[in-house]
Amino acid sequence: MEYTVQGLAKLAGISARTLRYYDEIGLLKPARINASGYRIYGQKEIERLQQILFYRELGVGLEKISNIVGAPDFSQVKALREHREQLLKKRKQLNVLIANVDKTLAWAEGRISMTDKEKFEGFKQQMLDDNEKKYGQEIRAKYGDEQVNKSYQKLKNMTEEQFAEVEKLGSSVLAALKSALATGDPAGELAQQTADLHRQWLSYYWDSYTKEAHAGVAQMYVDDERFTAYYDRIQPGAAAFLRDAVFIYTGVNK
Amino acid sequence: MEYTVQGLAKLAGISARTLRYYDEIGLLKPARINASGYRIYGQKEIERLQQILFYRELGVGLEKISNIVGAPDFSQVKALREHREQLLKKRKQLNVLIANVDKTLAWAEGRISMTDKEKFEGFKQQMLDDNEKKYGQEIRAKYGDEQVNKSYQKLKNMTEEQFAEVEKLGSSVLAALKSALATGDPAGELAQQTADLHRQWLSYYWDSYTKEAHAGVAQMYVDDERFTAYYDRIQPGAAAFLRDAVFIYTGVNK
DNA sequence: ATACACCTTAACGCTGCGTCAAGGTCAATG
DNA sequence: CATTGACCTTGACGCAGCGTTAAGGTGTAT
Repeated sequence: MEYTVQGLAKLAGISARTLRYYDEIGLLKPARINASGYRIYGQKEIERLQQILFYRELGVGLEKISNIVGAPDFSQVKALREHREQLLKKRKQLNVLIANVDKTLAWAEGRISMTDKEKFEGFKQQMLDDNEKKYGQEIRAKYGDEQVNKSYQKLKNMTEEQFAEVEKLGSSVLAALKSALATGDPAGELAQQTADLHRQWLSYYWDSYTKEAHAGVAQMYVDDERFTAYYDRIQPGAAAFLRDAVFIYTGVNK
Repeated sequence: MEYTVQGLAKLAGISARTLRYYDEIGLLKPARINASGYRIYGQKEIERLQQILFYRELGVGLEKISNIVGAPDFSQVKALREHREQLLKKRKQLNVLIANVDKTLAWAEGRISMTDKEKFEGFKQQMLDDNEKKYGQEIRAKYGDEQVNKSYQKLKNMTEEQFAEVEKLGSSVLAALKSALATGDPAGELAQQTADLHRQWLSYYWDSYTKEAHAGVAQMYVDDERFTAYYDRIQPGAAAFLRDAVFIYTGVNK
């Protein structure tokens, strides 16, 4: 198929002026000029224009594009794979921006707090990849992705009052655990009260509470040394004691 | 928190020059100027800048932004909801672009064919909404979404040779059906051969063949008047006959 | 007191087109 | 066959949104 300027322009969703400009700067020359001086574009030009638009969409300057697609060793397939990768990156960034809007909305309605830094998340390009690579992996691998990640987010978004209340609840869990430990009975009333406090505390972090998840976290307190260390400060074996109490409390036994 | 130009610039991921320019054109004035003439930005300015960047990301001109966020009845929450919607639209467009890359890759490797128009899908903004609204609904509602839609896609992407072969298979189905109809026996050999040809024909459209899906389509030939009309051209009751034959062929009976 | 990282205003330059202006081409129409 | 209307051409100016350079003041740590 052959196209005049406006034909190709309409096809590609750009202006005729843009095509003339691309001709002028040598980025995209028509296949030929007809007897009346009209620009006529053919199949090759269509493919080249597609490449140009992909690069443009990704924010590459026209001169750089010219160098890239004009290079003698330019590979369309290779370029397309590159485009794919870059577009996926862009989509990721868009998702961050959307999350930002949601968060800002929640903040504007007073439901959560928000740092200045968070208010600009998603606007800056790049850099996030590195963070993702550096930290993302180990942290998520250990914690089990989704749930823990979400908890952390929710924690970051609390208002100060909420945060204070959580802190209070957290320390009362520790206090109750201390008393319960003295009895030595994870099924006893004190231990069960501790488990209940622990449930309340967790509910601040989670959207939905389930017995299974609660028991899962209790088990993690024993499996993950960071948590174990935290609870065992009170007394060695405290983490295991809390886990036993929660298992009994929830009725879940793994 | 208070920020100098560079402080805010780093926070927001923009340049100090940009902030000075925004001051110059009255888009974002600092909260105050200190004794040495430094620009100092406060909390309000941060929120305003966030709004500005959202609009900018969506391609709105600076002057228009100025009018919007400077309007006396400007509502942050309302704006955020708008942003959300626009960003979702943008993400949709990005998805189209990514699909385009994938398709172009398949095309470049000779696996499918591709029209010129398809090569520019996703570059043009807008308009797709209307198409979606106008056609999408009725068509999908009737046909059962996914499967039919996918089939259509696959059909569009075939090379010419493939297409020719499919056409040939399709007409041989009709021919076989005609002969089979003469026997009047959907369980007979001719009818079963027809069902087998029909299976082969379907396999060109589907990624994975299952007896159930095959039988489902056969039933649709009776239920949907467009298909019924198509087959009944041969002879009234042809669609029902084909369905019966396919039911026997697949061993599925609904 | 000097070095260094900030800040200021002022000015010019660049990209990627949009937007006239002034004119030729082409097919259908009265 | 002349006119109309939708195309095409080159040429030129204009504009947004900054980047960049220049020439200089500020703040504080050594």
